[in-house]
Amino acid sequence: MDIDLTATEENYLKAIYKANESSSSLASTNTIARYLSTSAASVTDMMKKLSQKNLVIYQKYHGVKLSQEGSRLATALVRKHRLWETFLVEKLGFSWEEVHDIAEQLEHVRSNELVDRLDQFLDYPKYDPHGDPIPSADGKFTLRERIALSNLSIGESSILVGVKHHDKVFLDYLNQNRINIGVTMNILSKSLYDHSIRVLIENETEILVTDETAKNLLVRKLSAD
Amino acid sequence: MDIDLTATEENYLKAIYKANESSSSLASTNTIARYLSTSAASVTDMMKKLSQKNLVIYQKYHGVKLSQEGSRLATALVRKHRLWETFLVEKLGFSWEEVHDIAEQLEHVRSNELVDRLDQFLDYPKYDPHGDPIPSADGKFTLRERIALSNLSIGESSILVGVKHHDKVFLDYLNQNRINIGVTMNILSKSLYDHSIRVLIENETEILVTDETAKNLLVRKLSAD
DNA sequence: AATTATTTTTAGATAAGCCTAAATTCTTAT
DNA sequence: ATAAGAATTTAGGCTTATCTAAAAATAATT
Ligand SMILES: [Mn+2]
Ligand SMILES: [Mn+2]
Ligand SMILES: [Mn+2]
Ligand SMILES: [Mn+2]
Repeated sequence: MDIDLTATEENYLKAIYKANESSSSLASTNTIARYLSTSAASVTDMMKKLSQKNLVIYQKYHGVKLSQEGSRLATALVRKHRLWETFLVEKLGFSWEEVHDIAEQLEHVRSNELVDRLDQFLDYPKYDPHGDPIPSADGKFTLRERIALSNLSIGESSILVGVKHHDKVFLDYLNQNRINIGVTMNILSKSLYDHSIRVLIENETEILVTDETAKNLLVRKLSAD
Repeated sequence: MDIDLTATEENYLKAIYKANESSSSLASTNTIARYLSTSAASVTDMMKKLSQKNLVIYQKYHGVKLSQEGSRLATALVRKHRLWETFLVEKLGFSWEEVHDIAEQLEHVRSNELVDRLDQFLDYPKYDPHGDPIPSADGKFTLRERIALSNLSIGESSILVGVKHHDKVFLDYLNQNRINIGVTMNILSKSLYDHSIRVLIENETEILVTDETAKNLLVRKLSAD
């Protein structure tokens, strides 16, 4: 049932997965190259190979998308990545900005038994430390509504359920301001000039975030009561 | 301080480590090739490379041993392997015959922080599920006396503290007979004809083991009381 | 519609890790 | 001491995953 892919092939599948996820049109060679920090020529080579294996549907010069089988494998990889990130934070006490690089390695360890036992050990988590959904063993996501903090109006309350980017600089900034998944965020005011927002965190500390930052914070609105 | 080696280079270091451990003389090309299921020619290639990096001391046609730095890296690898095996058994509920292959992959994940946190999470175990000593962060082993069951006399009691081989067939055989690390083993009688031994396990079940099997079971003698 | 710019593919190389077969060196037996 | 045998190294190739530079195709501009 399961084909054995190299870690490199898996990384390409994941790159295409991410690209397909965030744009609906076919993933371009350059997009994939940028994501993997490799050359366009290398991407073309790999697309031929993955196409040969029926893991992607590749149209020369026009882009690529995952086949059903490719999608299944990419989802399994995302599952492993997010389970390992959860393990690193929940069990080993890592902070959310430290786990991505380690999970990038752990996700390529081959053993279905291992993934399933890890899932059980973590008590079948639905979301990873960054708030991203963890696919179940049969590839199903538990989705939840997430809107950008920038879309809230003054006076509205919300809970942080996700972040758009996972880079260390951004997450460190959030740490410094005691912002992490689960905190409540109340919109106090918005600047008409630069759209920056004054936010009350956990009904305690007040901070000022730029419009750009607010776009990268994904929240669930709380019904006023 | 830490050089970045490929998984392949690490595996060669470990092979040399094992060979050096079990023979005192230099490791031969063929021994390493057999251990890694590769060709002698490939071993020679790699010895040149590792020698260049000062990780091994290699004498053409005469054999190879680890340098001090090579030894340090090999020990770190053994540490990772055995910590992961312990994790798989203690935390994920794997059986001791299932963990080796997975640990072979996990041991190559690069992150010192990860290893140290794993060690802490497991509460600094001294021995892995096969009874082998786990080196500490500074490379020290906690050794303990281990003699083969075949060397005991009739009437002597002992506790199983290790096994000489880790292959699935052998471990499965032990499982079937409820033999695992920590069980008590009493010598009931020995055959003069084929040296097979009647053993009482956990003061409960009685089994007959061949001389060959008894040589592969490492025990600690219990002082009679 | 034609030209220019951008993107993508192809061509040709390189490095790691592996192989088989041939040459070399070491070991053992006569 | 020499020849036969075994072990090891070298030579030459192969595959995967890279790269740069050149060629081809598509997209954008005038
Ligand atoms: Mn991640
Ligand atoms: Mn994540
Ligand atoms: Mn092992
Ligand atoms: Mn072990």
